[in-house]
Amino acid sequence: MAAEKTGRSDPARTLALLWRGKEPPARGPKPGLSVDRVVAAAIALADESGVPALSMRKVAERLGVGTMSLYTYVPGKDELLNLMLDSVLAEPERPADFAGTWREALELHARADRAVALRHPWVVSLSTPGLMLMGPGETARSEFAMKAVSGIGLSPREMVDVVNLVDGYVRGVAQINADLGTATRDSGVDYEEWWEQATPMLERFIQQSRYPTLYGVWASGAFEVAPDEGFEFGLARLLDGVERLVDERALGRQPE
Amino acid sequence: MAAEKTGRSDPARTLALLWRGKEPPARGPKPGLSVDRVVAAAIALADESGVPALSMRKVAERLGVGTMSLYTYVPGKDELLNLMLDSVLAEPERPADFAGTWREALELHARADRAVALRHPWVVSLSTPGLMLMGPGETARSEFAMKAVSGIGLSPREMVDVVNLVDGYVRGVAQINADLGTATRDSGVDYEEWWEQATPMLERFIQQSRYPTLYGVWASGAFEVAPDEGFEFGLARLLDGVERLVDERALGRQPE
DNA sequence: CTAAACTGTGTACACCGTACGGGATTCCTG
DNA sequence: CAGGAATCCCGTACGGTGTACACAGTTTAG
Repeated sequence: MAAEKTGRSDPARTLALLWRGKEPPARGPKPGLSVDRVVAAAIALADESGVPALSMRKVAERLGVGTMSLYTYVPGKDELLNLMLDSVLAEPERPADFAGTWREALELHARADRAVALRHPWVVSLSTPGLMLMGPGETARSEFAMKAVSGIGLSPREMVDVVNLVDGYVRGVAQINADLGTATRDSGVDYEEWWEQATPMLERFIQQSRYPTLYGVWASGAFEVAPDEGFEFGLARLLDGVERLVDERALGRQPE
Repeated sequence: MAAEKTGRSDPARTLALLWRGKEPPARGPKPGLSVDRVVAAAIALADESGVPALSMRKVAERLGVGTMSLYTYVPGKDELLNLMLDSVLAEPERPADFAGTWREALELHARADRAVALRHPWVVSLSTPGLMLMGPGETARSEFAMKAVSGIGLSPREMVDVVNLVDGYVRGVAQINADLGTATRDSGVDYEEWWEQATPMLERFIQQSRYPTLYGVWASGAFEVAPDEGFEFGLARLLDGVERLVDERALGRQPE
């Protein structure tokens, strides 16, 4: 399971932190660390052992520093998680002068997010940033996506909805995929071993008679493929649907 | 933020628990509780205060019982979270004799999951059940969805992918929506108050010059609507895309 | 030189999940 | 009916967590 909190109290403080909008202090000793170093250490730790194993003490230990020193740079664990999230969201490159069609741009956007989710499986278990936590990473994402769907006849409202459609899909399937990975990891049994142990139980409960369709699909082996392959398929269908809307708008008609 | 673990070690044990596949004990005192009562109490607690505030001690207290008594019915917190998830997934009714088109069936399926996510915002912060944790709720969901897309010319593999497309979308947007709600709640400030505090900061960092498209959409007010309205829009586009595939298959052609 | 601002951190507290062991209760067997 | 076995209930305890707080050390402004 996975569920932590995000978005602590003070919005202004969190935003300032996300944008590193704090001028260096005039007086006092030179800081031995930085927000970025703390965030980077936390990300590395999460990549290695997952978010549940991430603790302030471990981050501090990795940086060779007392636990409480972290609180000089970060107000608390929740804020740190936000910073980690926005940081990895900024990883993929989204060229400002992208020249392709709206569809190609949305594909790039979707694949960029997916790459992040594959590289850092823990991102899907964190809250989405959204408006409330708009850091540089999330803002760059949004700008690119909005530009992709602008100037093709959609209303601002429809632009937002289309982007949410793509973002939601990517996020959802990434979570579905990621859980399978983490589940096998922290249960200590690998996929094949689990399958061996579980099959008799599944056969017992999911009888052919009560769930005929599901059983048929299962028996066909369609569940056994790597779930990753379905991503491009779903994205293509989804963009087909958007394309229909765009075509209709181009002809000056309303959808439906 | 939100991230807990799911899927503890013993698969057979977890499956047996999900399906309540344990005959009542022959000897020993009458159980004062039941798995269902424990799960119900935990769900009520999560609905009220969110998953992060859910602890074994609180669940026990609500049931008027010692903390460790819970472990008679549930092996641990992870398993409890799994049980909670499968339990709420089973809430919406999915008629076995549904008579509509594949599209209507998928809409029902999607809206059922969405209703669960709105009623229990914490579900999106838990891992997806998937194959590894197929309880009665997840199985019923899958059976209905698979039946919806069966017999319309799709391969088993495509059926799985289409269902994953819908499930992924619903899950993704639900998470995007839910986080906004929980963020406002546990930050202690409501949406309007937050907006007031954050706007100057946002104006400062997200300048019109650096993010022109995003800024334009923002200035249009398209972000300020209830995010819920976008759900049906996205679902319609998505199903349009699936429809195109189905139509092409009905004509005996390959897509693309 | 003094004072203010800042960094670094050790200690302490409340809370968490749960291993362990023991007492109470009930049924099956003889 | 006796006794053992199975099962329940749960108090205690341990190692872990996030972080409030007090205080020491460092740097610079005035």
